[in-house]
Order: sequence, then structure tokens, then C-alpha cells
Amino acid sequence: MTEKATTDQQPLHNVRFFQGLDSAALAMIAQASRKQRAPRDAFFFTQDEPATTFYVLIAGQARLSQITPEGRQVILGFVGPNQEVGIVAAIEQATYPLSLQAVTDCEALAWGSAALVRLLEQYPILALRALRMVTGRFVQLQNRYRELATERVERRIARALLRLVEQAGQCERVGVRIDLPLSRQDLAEMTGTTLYTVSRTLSQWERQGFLETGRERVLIRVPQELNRIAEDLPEASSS
Amino acid sequence: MTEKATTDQQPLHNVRFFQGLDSAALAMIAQASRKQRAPRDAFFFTQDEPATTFYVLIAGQARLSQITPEGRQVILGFVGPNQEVGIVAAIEQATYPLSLQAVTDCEALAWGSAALVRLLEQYPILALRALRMVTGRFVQLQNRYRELATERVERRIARALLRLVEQAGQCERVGVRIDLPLSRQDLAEMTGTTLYTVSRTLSQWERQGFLETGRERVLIRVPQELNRIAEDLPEASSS
DNA sequence: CGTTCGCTTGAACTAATTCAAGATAAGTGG
DNA sequence: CCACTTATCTTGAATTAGTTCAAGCGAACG
Repeated sequence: MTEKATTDQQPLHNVRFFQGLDSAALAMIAQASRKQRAPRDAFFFTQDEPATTFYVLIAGQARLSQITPEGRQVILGFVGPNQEVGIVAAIEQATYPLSLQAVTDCEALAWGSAALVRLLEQYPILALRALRMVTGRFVQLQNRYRELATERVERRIARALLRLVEQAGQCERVGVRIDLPLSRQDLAEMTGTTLYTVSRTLSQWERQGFLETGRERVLIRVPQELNRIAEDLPEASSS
Repeated sequence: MTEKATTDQQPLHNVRFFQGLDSAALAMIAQASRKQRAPRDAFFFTQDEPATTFYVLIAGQARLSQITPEGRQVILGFVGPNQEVGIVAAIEQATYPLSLQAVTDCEALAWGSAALVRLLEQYPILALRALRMVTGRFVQLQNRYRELATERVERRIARALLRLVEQAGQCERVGVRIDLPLSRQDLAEMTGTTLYTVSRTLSQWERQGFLETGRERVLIRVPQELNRIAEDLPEASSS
């Protein structure tokens, strides 16, 4: 399941968390990692288990989610190539506050808590980098919280799709495809609604020609229209 | 409006952020601060303005809130004595992601960005402490996000009240009073609902004898009942 | 080739919002 | 101290956005 990482291709220099470190440092850091693969649907870690590992995703997409006591799932977001996750492993006694599950086959570099803490001590800039990272995520989550508290479902779905375009958009001839398996249920769990409402909303948009959908597949033909819905702009007039 | 802080009473040793530092260090840190007062309703800082200052509240309670583009307010939480806020000032070029407004007369210690960064460098443990702090807040916010996405209004209001008891609960003869001016509108903005729904819900609870309310005032007589509603426990039987 | 899984759609329902009107309490100035 | 003003709170009635339930469709999969 795990193997020593190859250092000869420097996969870390695209990772924002490590940006600014020189090649020697990156090589050292990569050396301390182990490569880990996770097939689709496998969990990197699950909510409430001790936080022992920090990951940088190399390939694939993974889902950050929480399960409510009643068994309902809430999707907090996705992690893609060159994104890091699990900084909480730097904190002693911490447990993961959510689960990370591969939605496509994934490949990641992994560091244990001890190694991570050593890195933070050895390269003090990383501690500040980590702080900036978590703060950034915090701000994003705040905005989503506000969105959930104040916006209608339709707009929340539009926003979720636009975020997914940023995260995993793949340009096609006729628009942008969201390059990960995405069910109606997933979208519902991302926006705090039900799969029925998502289905109805997507159907409507499909009728209007904004997008095309299929089984776990969304292709956005006219992102501007989604943007208009998300931002409450006036409808484009033909004059 | 601001004056040099007095160091002779060491107000910092109760602040979790500085916990573990020796008295000499605390004195040094206090020396670098300035004392700042804010009368009720004054803003320490507002959303989107450059983050220049890190605060530790000494006295009073202040409200963290965001305003939506449409002008609706969302309350993210409260800050009380010995709690710190504005670590984002350590990040260059950052702006505050929300506003901090005094809800009672407040007194705080303040450090500018430069001083804060110097502290983080001088006492490396503080960087890790800051990381832990933000991570902790992040986890809390995640849970509230999940709550908002999955729970009914009644339960969200009960949870908000219980959190306020933790934050600003004052024991009275007949129960716990929430020791800050708290309108129905405030509670609505904390729970993503309307002031009407909050009013109806509190009225119902008052009829049931769980609490007493007044103008901007809530006294919780039977916290266990709120807890029952918040956690969906069975109703207490008299057997 | 049948079964599973994801998706759609209609119809009934309901939790919560919105609107409206009045009650209550707190400040303000004469 | 009282009248006046303002802000908060309450409650009913109408409305609605979104949920829930149910039934059926169609593509993928072993």
C-alpha cells in the first residue's frame, strides 16, 4: 500500500504549502515522506480518529466530509492535486474533525505527526505558512456559512458548481466539465439541501440550455449564466 | 482612546494564547501592547479593512459578524475576556474577514502587525499555538456549518443559547442569565433564521417554563431542557 | 439479463418566512 | 413627571420554498 517516494522528479515545488523553499530543502522534505495510494472510495482517514498523518495529494480528487450523529453526510469540500490536508496532525492529541475519502483513484505523499512537527521546527516559515493556509480555509468556510444562512438553494447550487469548476474544471469543446464523479446526492450534501431539489434545479437549467448532465456527470455550457444566478445579476438582454 | 498598558498586574497569564510562557516573557509581551477601549456598539475593526491589529479582550463582550452584499448580517460568534482575536493580522496583506463590534463597553490589549510577527518569531511556540487556535475555531465553525445544513431551527436556537451560556453565562438564583444584551434579531442572525421564528420559539419555551425573557435579556431556568432539545434526547419522564 | 444504482417528476405536505398590526418597554426632552 | 418618540417584542394569518413520499425510468454492472 505504501512505498518510498521518488525524489528525482520534485513533485513538491508546485505545492503552495512548500513554496519558497529551495530544491535541497524540498528534496529533504520529500525524502521524509512516503507515497500512499488510495483507490476510489477508500478513506485516507475518518472523522474522530487520531490525527497521525499530513497529506499532500499528488493525483486524484478526494472529498472532505462530516457525518452527523443521525447519519446525514455533509460535504465540506474537495482536495485535488498539489493541495495539502491534515495539518491538524501537527497538534498533539488531535483527532481529525472530518473524513477524507478518495472520489477517484488517488496518490498522495504522507508525513507522520513527528515528521511534520520536525518540518515545522526546521523551517519556521512553514508554521506561518500553515497558519495562513488554515486561516484561508477558515475564511472560505465562513463565507460558505454565511451563504448557507442567507441564500436560497438555487444560488447555493450555482455557487457549488462554480467552486467545483475551480477545483476540478476540465475544458471541453462545448463548455467546462466537472472532472470528478458527482451525484445529485453529493451536490445536495454540499449545499445543505436534498437530492430532489438538486435534480429539479439541474433539470431546469438543462431545459434552459445552461448545462448538460448525466449520471454523476455535469458539463457546464454557459458558466456566465450560473454566475448570474450566483451573484443575482440581471438577466442578459438581447438589445 | 489608547494608552500604555500597565504591566504590574499581568493580565496575560489567563490568556490561553500565551499560556506556558514565563512571567518575564509575558511582561515583555504586555510591554509591547497598547490598551484600547471601545464603548458599546463601537467597532474594533470592520470587514474588508486591512488587518493591522491583533487583540486580546480584557473586559467586555464583542460580536464577530459578517454583512452580506444584500445587507443581511450574520453573527459568527462572540469574544469575551481573555480571548484573542485577529490573528489574521500576522499575515501580510490580509484584510479582516469580518467585523468586531463591542456589545458591552470593552477593554482590550492590542498589538500591531509588526509587533505580532515579531512575537511569533521570538516565541516560536506561539506560531504553533496560533495554528492550534485557528484550527480549533475552524473545527467549531465546521460543526456549526453542519448544524445549519442539517438541523431544524428550534434545535439551532437551543444550541446557540447553550453556547452563549458557555461564553457569557452568569449564575443567578433561579438559573443562568446570558450576560450580554441579546435581541431576538441577534439570535436570528446567529442561527440563520428570522426574528419572528426566534420570538415564537422563545415564547413557547417560556410557556413551558424553561426560561424567562425580556427586552434583550434571556434567563435560562432549566438548561437541561434546552440540552434535551439540542441533542434530541427523550423527554424526561416523572417515574 | 436481471439487478442495482442514480436520476426524474408529480403530488401532498410542512417548517419556516413574510407581512401586518398591535403591545410593551426604554429613552428623551419639555 | 408626563407626553412623545423610538426600538424591541409578540402574535395571527397568508404564503412559499423546499421537503418528503411514491412511483417509474434508464443506464451501468456483474
